[in-house]
Amino acid sequence: MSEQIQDENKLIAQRREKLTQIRERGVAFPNDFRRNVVAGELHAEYGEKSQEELESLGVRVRVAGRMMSRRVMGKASFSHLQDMSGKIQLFVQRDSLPEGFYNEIYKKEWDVGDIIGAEGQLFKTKTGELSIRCDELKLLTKSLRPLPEKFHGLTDQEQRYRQRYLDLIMSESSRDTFRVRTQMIQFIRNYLNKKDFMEVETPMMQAIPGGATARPFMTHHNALDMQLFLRVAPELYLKRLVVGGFERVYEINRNFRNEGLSTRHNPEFTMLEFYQAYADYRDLMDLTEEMLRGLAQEIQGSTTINYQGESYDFGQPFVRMTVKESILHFNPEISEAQLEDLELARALADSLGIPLKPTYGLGKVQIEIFEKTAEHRLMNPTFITAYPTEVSPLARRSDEDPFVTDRFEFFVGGREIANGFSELNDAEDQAERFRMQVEEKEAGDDEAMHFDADYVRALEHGLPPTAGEGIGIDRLVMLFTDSPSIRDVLLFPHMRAE
RNA sequence: GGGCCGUUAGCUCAGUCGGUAGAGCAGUGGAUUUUUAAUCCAUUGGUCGAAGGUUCGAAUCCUUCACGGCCCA
Repeated sequence: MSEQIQDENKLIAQRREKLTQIRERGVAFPNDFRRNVVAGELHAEYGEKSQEELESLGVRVRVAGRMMSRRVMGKASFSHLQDMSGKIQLFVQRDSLPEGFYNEIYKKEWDVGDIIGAEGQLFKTKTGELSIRCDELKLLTKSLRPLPEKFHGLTDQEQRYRQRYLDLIMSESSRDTFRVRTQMIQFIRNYLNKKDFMEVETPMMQAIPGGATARPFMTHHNALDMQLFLRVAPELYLKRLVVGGFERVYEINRNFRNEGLSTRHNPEFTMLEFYQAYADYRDLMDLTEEMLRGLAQEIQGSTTINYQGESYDFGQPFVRMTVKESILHFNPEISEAQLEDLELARALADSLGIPLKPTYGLGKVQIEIFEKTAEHRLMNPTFITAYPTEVSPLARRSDEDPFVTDRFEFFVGGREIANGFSELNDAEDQAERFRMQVEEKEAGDDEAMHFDADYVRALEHGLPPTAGEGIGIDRLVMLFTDSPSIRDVLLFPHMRAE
């Protein structure tokens, strides 16, 4: 990439001049300072100690981090140093430092935002704040750009997303969001590992994009001169592994869908998919319920999740009802008969203002009605089951009613969080459903699936009875961090070019 | 894709009816040895998102565009 003409201003020019002076005196970017403790450990270990206790202990510490503030009181100053664990106050006195250092270096050459190392003795100020009385200070990295205003921080959403590093420097709550994200994923990994699931990695570049109905990103492999797609789901590969005998597998990784952006959609997003042989969709509902309840307890210390002014109870047994039941439940004016006849259902959809394509069968029309009239009302954790076969090309048909599949989706706060089902392991049925998808693709539905002959061949070797599920990690993190936009839980959300 | 809102100093924001561009923080100079949004005095800093238009005169009114936010599809 060519060097961009950066925005320069007087503040940056001043700092560059300071850096020039620092360079002239020696190593400007030293990497020989080693801290022996971080701020959070100091507060944990000494935060409750009195000044007298600290004085008698005589604790010397070495810390390093970013100087977030500086209050010069004359011959003494206070600074806050921020590291990965928190902040610690530095008490900087002219007479505790080498001749000239305080006036010429600390006050003149250093700026808020610089990365520094500090050594000194722990004490408490008269207001009771744990601090370090510094007798050694070292500039480790000169910062050339000023930080946002200290009180309001960075509030401009665009800048927070585009320059996440600034957001992270300035916002404890943003740092927390991403720490929680990591903890959640950690919890999920531990949970699945304990149940003998094996974490695997399957291709992100696929010759045939499968496992979901979504528009893929396309790319090209030069050496092989072949078209490749970024995966929209890992599903078909994970089930190949179950055929191979890895009877419990999972993957937490990125999927890519070439669709619009919104507060709930980013072109790349993180999905947990897991597959368990000799289990059905009911087992996975039980597992999901247990896992999410445990996750809430672990992350929030409570099974109640507060999200955007609403609260959702993960402690009670999750509601379970079928697609049809949920439509009827939320819409007393709709009769069951209207949902069971294609013409009546179409008329109902029309009256609801739902645009329908002529190719839609009854199942697809039902789902459109469900999405319009019921989905957004599913506030507390709810499993919706019995999805029509027409919209579930990879799911096993119900033994009682082949019109629907042994499938569920999971909703909280009116949003879909997870999708799971007993897997279709009848190779001939799968081949037939792929053929249907291909017909839809040829009829113009560019989200319809391709025919994956190798996947059918794998099924012909025998996929044990299996259930599988996908959980949208980003949406789950939004819920647990009270974040209104998916961009708030992605470190680097997709943005248009500046 | 549609609707609404936003874009002014490094950051957070004012800017009245169209009449010379403002504050706080940060910066710079000074005072200050326990402050914590430190305080006090002085002071630098602007292509008002971009381009066009209306007007004697545009940050302000109009048009188009860019980027962002929210809502809808």
